[in-house]
Amino acid sequence: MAKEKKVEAITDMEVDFGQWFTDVVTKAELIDYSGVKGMYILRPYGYAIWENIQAVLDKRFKELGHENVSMPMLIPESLLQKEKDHVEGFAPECAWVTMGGSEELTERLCVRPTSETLFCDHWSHVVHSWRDLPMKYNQWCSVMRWEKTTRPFLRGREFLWQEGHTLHATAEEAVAETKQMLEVYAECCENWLAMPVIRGRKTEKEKFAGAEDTYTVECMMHDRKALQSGTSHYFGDGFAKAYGIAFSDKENKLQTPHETSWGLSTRIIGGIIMTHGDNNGLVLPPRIAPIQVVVVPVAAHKPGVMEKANEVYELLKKAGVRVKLDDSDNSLGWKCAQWEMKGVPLRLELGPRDIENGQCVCVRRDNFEKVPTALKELETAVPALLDAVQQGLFDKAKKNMDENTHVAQTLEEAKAIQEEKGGFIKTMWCGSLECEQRMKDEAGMSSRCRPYRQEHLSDRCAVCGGEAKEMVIWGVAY
RNA sequence: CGGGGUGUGGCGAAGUUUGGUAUCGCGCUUGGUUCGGGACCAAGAGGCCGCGGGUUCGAAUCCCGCCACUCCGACCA
Repeated sequence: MAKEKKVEAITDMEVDFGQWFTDVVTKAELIDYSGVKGMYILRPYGYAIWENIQAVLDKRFKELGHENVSMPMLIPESLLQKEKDHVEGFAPECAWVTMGGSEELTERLCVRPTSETLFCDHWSHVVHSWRDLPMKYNQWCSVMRWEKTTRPFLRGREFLWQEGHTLHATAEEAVAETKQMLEVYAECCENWLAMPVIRGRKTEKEKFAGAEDTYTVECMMHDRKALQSGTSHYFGDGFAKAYGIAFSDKENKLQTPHETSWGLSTRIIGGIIMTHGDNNGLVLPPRIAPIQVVVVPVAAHKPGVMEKANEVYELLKKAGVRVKLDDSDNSLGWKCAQWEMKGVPLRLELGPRDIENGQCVCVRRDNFEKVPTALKELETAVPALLDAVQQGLFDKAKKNMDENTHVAQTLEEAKAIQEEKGGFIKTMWCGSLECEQRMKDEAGMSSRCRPYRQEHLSDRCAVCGGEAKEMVIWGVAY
């Protein structure tokens, strides 16, 4: 057929991965551009994905004893500057408010790039006794970082996230919190977003400004690049000291508490797209898909079809499935392409022939398998199919990550693998910044993490040949 | 921040070299026929030509400045 495609075509990811991504986010109606560079409009369908992720995390945070709060959006410059490493890390990308109405402010105000300083300042006022600890706070908000290169979801100047901040009496407790929250992110990625992760710690070079230790979950995208999908920091007592937070312990001795923070942003939606998407568009994991099932009536004008479609819709809705009935007058082909583009995990086709046979045809978005299903069994069959799609997506992503993770014994080998295949490269490392920098300069890869799951590949650092301390995973990152 | 590309109804483009008041396809609206993988007929609506200056009788078109998007690189808690 020489006819133009009616649902807007997207670029194949093999042709141009970046363009494919941009096509998907705009044409699946997740994002629209605004008038300001790097600031994006999250459209209803995109925001609904975020709301579903929020629901999962918010519930988990609260189960673990965290409380939601709301901090101001603006930070006085003097407050930001109290912790030296932190301000050095963030100052270059802060946006500043200098005017109030038509008058210049006496002190300029930073639009929060993150809120450690605000939480610390607040705690310095309200924490006095060991009885006040731990403080386990979280806030859902947006933050601003004046990035030079921007991309929808992956790097915006303003983005939505949650930032958890906690304060503990002891270092042990704070470290445990840091690790626990990383695990919450890992489980969210794996169980809800069908994204396999590598859990680990950042190197000294890659850790958060002002942190003593940064933990991360790293995912592999379809183009074999890495995406840091969630991060959790242990601050020690550095911030607490800088901001004058202290408490009296049980022996009435003045102590400095220990702090953590952890965050996950809408960037994860970019991760979902680049992990599961294909050349037909978006593919959403059923557990967070705003629409899990779309009912598409076939030959809807024929007697009984719409009635049956409505029945099925109501049935599934009652069964707790997020279902949509496409009662538009678009052609069947258009509808199929459209819902595939929008990544709906399961399409349920229902036509006169089906009704005659007491069945419908379920089509899986992950592998396009057509599954004839008896209408009587829908209530149980649909949730089972959704689970199968969820598992199918996870397995496919896991396979991609495993097949594209390689071992290198030398820098030359690492460089060759990176150039030929890309992906994650595991090597031994001596722990020096020099070797890490050389890997970056010569092989173009940054350290993604020092995984929890260590393997002993050899006794020698792949870069300098010196004594190896641990295994590092390297990769090209977003 | 450096290099390349782009900006014209909702989307995609033609028109810019040679200045004369905007064209096409899709989408949209209405009516009708269709409908098991991207339908068809007919009649309509819709445009500050990215923004701001300048040149000119006249600017989408020429000149200056700016902005945004996009790709590559640098940077990126």
